[in-house]
Amino acid sequence: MNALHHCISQYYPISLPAWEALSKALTRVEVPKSSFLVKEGTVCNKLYFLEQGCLRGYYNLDGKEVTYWFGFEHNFITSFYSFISRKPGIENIQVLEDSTLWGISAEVLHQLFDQHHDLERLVRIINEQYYIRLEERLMAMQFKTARERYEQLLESSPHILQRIPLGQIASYLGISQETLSRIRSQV
Amino acid sequence: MNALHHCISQYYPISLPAWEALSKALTRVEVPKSSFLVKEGTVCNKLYFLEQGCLRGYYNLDGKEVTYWFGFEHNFITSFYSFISRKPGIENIQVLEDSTLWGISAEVLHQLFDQHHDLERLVRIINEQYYIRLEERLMAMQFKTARERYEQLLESSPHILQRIPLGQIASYLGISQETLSRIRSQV
DNA sequence: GTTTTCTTTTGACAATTGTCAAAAAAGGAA
DNA sequence: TTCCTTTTTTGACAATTGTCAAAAGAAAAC
Repeated sequence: MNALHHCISQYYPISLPAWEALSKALTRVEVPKSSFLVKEGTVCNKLYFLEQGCLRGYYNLDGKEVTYWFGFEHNFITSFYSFISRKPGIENIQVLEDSTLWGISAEVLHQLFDQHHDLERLVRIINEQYYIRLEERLMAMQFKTARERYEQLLESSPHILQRIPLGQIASYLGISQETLSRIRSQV
Repeated sequence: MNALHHCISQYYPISLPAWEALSKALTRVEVPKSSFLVKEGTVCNKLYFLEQGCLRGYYNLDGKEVTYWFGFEHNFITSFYSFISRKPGIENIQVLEDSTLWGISAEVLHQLFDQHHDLERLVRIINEQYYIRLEERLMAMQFKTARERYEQLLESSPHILQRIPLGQIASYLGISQETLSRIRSQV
């Protein structure tokens, strides 16, 4: 739980009462490798903080698994579309390494928002930071070659390459596994 | 201003005092075609609501203008990275048609957040909706062909094609103008 | 240690998309 | 209208990336 508190304070330092209310509302979740935190076609009702481990979000398109994010230690995790819209999503969240998370339901979170303005501010700020990251990823996808995207990933997240199979990384970069393999051998 | 109120209420109905405070804080901005609302290298200090007109966000990469969003009536407009981080951005916001906007500075908005919790909630919710849109766009960019992205754009925003030069649309879709021209001639 | 399974690499070829250059078309200004 | 500028289309060719199939390598199970 300390990791969460530390992570939060880097975004926005909430008041003690807000932190106490939040920490009471959190549930510890442990999930084994290869299991699923969220399955497509269901409503994802929870927001998670990943304390330890590694996950990925993917969906099925034309019979292929399409990975569009990875989550590592100290990331916030949810099936965003589903969590926000309260509708079933197409996303699967799969556990890539045995993981420990802290979860809170949408209902409880919204109750806390009513009681603690600063908690809602925190979430607003976190959302904004995640938006900026997404924006950067979109730009890379829109205007950089496969090789450039790979090199950018190497720089920003070298740890991904040690922990994730190549096929999933290729999918995340929007290229085929074969192309990524060839790019790697030419660097 | 009515358009803004109506737009807001579709996201989250704020209280009357919050609306009054917000509407007092807004400045009307009129900008002529071809002018710039934001220039790269500067801090974008304002969040805008576009009442009438049309804008685009782009940046320069290797001597080329790279368009990554268009704004139309009833969209919220800002150079997001710069507005959030308070740092100079690389983005230019250019006016494509004579436009009318309502603007508010980051400072004033944050003051209003302190005074009106529901205003901050509104912005949180709007951010979340814009996040979802961005997510959809990233997915399209990552896993669809140029033709599919074009057809998707045709469906979701046919008005873009009437109002925006082809070269800018091609850039937005992440393809060359020649390719888009060829795709169009084959549909 | 051996087998089985999963992951990565390689080859051959096809499809997609980009680049450069020029022509055609459309839109505005005088 | 006529001229000028901007936008769009077309052609030829090159570069990038994808697909399919098979081989090689690594990891996990027995």
